[in-house]
Amino acid sequence: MKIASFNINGIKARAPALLDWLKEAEPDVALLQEIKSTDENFPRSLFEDIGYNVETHGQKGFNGVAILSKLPLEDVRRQLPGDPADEQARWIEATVIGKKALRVCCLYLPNGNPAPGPKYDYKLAWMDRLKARAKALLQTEEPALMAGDYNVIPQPEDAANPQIWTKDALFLPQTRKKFHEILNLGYTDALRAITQEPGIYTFWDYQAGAWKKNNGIRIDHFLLTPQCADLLLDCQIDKEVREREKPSDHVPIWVELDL
DNA sequence: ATGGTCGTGGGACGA
Repeated sequence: MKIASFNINGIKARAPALLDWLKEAEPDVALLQEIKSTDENFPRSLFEDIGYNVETHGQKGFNGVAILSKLPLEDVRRQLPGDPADEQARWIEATVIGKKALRVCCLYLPNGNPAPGPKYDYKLAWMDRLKARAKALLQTEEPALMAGDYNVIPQPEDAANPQIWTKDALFLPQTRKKFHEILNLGYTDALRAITQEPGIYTFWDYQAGAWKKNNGIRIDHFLLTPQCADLLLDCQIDKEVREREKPSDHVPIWVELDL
């Protein structure tokens, strides 16, 4: 089973490129972030017409996440638990019904800039809630994964120029510490289970020729529970997507599981 | 050295 994660940066602008990529990459499940659309305005029939079940959790203008799945989805839950007052659409999870059930969580972790400030406080609080959900997910002892745009650069080798990120919310010590606390609960960073190679990125800013200069960062991640990590066959990034017409500033990352 | 690019929605803000 192939499961992909892709921050599409707006469904309206990205629908053609997303359809092209889905048709050639053929993921069984695609976890989307930054749909920037309400549930009503999401063009679900575009994806239903090519065989996907569609579950969205959107809001007007910003954020928004969605799950596309060729296999049936059950027990869909929206919103990360832990703060009923949080109105930002950044989390959706569901069970994919294949030969064996797989719980998939699709997340768009807050950017947190500028730091320090209220946006960074929100990011850290959100990461605390993520850690709590991650713990509960481990206790089910079922294969499960949490994937998406974490807005976290885990290590210096995950940035082309780590020095320019030292005061950025994506790379501050506190951010990295919380990310590693979640990993250390027992999760596997799927890409790092496949390769230790530096210089693998999932995001290049639109500005200042970042793509041309390969000034990228690795911020989109797949975290796997032990039962899911046991099924891991491969994890790759579809870098060539960034070169195309009207690209997102992120590229897809995917895992192949023995399921 | 400086400012630089997108997306949404139809202005200002988020990234």
